[in-house]
Amino acid sequence: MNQRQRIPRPTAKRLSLYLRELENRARHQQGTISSKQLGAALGLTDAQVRKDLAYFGQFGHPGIGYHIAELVARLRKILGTDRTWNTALVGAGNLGRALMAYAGWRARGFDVAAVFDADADKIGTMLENHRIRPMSDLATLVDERDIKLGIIAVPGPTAQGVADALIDAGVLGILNFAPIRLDVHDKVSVTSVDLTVSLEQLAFQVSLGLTGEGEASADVGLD
Amino acid sequence: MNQRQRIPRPTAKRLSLYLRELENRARHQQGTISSKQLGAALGLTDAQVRKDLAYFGQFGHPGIGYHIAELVARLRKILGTDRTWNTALVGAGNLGRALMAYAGWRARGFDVAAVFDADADKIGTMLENHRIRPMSDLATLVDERDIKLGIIAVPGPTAQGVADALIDAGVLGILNFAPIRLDVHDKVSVTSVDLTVSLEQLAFQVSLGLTGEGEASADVGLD
DNA sequence: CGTTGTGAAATGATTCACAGCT
DNA sequence: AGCTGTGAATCATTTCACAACG
Repeated sequence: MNQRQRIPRPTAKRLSLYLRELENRARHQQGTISSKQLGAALGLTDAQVRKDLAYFGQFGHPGIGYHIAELVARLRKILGTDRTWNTALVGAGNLGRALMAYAGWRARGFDVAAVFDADADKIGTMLENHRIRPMSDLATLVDERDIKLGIIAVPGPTAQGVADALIDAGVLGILNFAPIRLDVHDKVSVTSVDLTVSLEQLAFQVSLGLTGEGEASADVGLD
Repeated sequence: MNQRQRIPRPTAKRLSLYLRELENRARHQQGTISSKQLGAALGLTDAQVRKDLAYFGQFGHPGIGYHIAELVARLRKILGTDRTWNTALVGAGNLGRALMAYAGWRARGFDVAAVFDADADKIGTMLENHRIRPMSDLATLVDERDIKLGIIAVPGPTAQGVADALIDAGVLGILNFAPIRLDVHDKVSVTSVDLTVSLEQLAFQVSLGLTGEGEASADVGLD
């Protein structure tokens, strides 16, 4: 089967996991991998891996498996990380600073192209190599620097306003760290990382003696 | 229906969202809420809300809805946040520091009771009100301070070792921020927050023009 | 023989729709 | 009338199992 088909949400999440595992193996120069091996590394069944990959075409080789370098390239293209995404970070507090320091950024196709904060005391000071800007500069910079994604690292009560401003400025997607559900029109994608939910999820599992893996993520999740 | 039944994973995630919304409304003194109102606030259907809550007993009132204060108390108990969970933070880098500064902690029933790092330069220095300890103190402190949860905020390559140490020391659950799948025996719960997955998820949605809400993370999930 | 891709079956989650309570 | 709790129906995802290929 080929192309335009609905991709199940769980499949979309696993694509990132496949890519990361494959990149690791590519570094240690392995040529091919079977769905069984890839699945085992990630705690998934071989059928699951094959079905996920098959949504995007047929690039396995019966009797052989998947060619790692080829699959990495395909997955990057599918995920959209074969190009660089310029992002705007809003919120230069503790979390914002931790995010700026995160090394994985550029390596994975993302670049923080501007940093904003509402706090007058922070405006003008530097965060890594960026001068912190006032929110009033948002629209101009999003335009000038071809910014496509916004990262919200502000307290809950101000997050919706920031989201509205980002969308007005023209971003296409938002990574939200504030513990609220963002209301956005459906041309814009939102992925949320909710620390509270993760913590309570863990407490719940432990209380329940529910043992075993929990899925979370920065699950990105929920909401 | 009552009690022991399997709780669907998505339901478990939504429990946290219900609790947060209800706590907000309790603050603004509302007495009762219907499944429709609660669902609308979170982007869910009324039936979904009712079904989720019904897994844990019948505490709604036909014709009236749910008594907010009562439901909050019930949810706290269900989630296990009606008590305080002592946690050990491992990793005092940027992320660890951001986590320490996170205000929601104590308010939601969690307390960082000790901080550890492998870096000799950091050991002995203070992070908020905690002296950073060497990993060799882990077992002793977990025992002494009744620590039940571990938070892993170290680079990927060292995370599995930290997880093993935490489990040896006796923690029951781990909140993992390292971008790897932790292998643990099934008496221990793991919830992962994976920034890479969240980012790529967003890029994927945007690329696809897939629009709409994404669920991420803290999805407890995926690990 | 090992391994893929994929229909068909099984399992899981959500939505519908309605009886019954207030 | 308004609203809950819940079986039944629908929809989504995973697992099975196997024909076809290298």
